[in-house]
Amino acid sequence: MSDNLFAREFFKETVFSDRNLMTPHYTPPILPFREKEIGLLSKNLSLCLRAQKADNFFLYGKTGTGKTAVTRHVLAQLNAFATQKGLLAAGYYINCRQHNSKYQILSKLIKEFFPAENFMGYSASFVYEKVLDFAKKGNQSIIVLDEIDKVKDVDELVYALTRGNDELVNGGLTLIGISNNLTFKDRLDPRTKSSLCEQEVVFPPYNAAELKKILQERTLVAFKPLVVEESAINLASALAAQESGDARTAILLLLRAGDLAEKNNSFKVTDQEVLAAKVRVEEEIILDMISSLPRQQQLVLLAIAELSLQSKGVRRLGLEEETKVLFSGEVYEHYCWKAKELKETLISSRWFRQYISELEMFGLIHTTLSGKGIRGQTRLIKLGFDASKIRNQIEKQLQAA
DNA sequence: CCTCCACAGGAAGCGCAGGAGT
DNA sequence: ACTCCTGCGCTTCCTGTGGAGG
Repeated sequence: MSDNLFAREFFKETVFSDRNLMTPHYTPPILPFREKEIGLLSKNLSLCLRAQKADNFFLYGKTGTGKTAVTRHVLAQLNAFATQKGLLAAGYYINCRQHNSKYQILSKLIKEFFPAENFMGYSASFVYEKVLDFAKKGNQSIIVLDEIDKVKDVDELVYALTRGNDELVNGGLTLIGISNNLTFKDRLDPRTKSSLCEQEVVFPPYNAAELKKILQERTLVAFKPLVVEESAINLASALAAQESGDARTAILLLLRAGDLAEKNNSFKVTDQEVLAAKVRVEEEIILDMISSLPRQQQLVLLAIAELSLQSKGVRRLGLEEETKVLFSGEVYEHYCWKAKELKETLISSRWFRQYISELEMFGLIHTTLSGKGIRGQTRLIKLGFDASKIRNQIEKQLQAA
């Protein structure tokens, strides 16, 4: 065998028949337990195929409940059918995380509408007119705005698009907004709300039985036969169901479990791999979260981690294993000292408290108000995760900057 | 009982960066 | 290119809370 760098990896035995099918980019052809939602959407959108404007839809539900998958699926079917029959209807998918303003979304649209032309640097009103021009030719366009809560000027965007509709004699624009933020709707202007939410679909979380079915079907196509044990699927779906009912994390759990099985050369995915994968996935999320924190907040967390480690040194003599409880004031002092040492600017104690409560919201620390006992009214702070891991991660971050 | 301590967390305001309007 | 506006991170100031101590 050659000793090319990739030879070993290339010929290595794998547990997957197609690993790509376990990644979030993949939209499965069949979406179990979403027949009702698919039916609602397709029934409504079929109006577009008969050259009529359909109702605007607003879809919401937590991440990994199939909102995006369902919409993409319906859109793909509609586009295929329209092309085949030569109908002037098409769906366009836009992720608003990448295109997060009215102008950006409209320019993205005209690039899709007129792929041959180049529209660099045109004014907002020109772009808007161009969108209407396309509709005036009789086109029925379905515009999917995924993560619509990320758009800065949603009210203006929705207003522009729906009002444009009123001016059109033929052709039309149908909006489908997708959001996982449940409070988003309340932030909208009442007029925007009524025009965007002509129909609403709520995507409920999956329960354990549903997740199990989803995982079973996915492993059938993505894994080699007999690799994944039945009980491993049960465990993964139970874990994901109690966590969030999120299909994405359930699938990610199995993907990582598969990776681990390969790494350990066991080529079997059992409960053990799934449990190990859960720890790893959680760790990934936490370390990721830490690295996205602002610098000063990282310092605050570092101070907590260092203090917890110090106290552990003392307590190692005793039998106590759990992390020590820290006082808010004590942590602030250590933070100031640490920040001075690193020649960082200091934040006020008020903002420090703000950071503390944010860290708690992220689940990185736990705090309780000291009702009884020590120092009157203060917050008792406890680290949520392994102190040395957190410390290492932050120190790596600080050095990188 | 009152006062002090050590903090929690709300309200207002300040400086700044970046986008919109002209 | 210019000012104007707005949102954001943060400070300053303030009121509230509950145990400790005189």
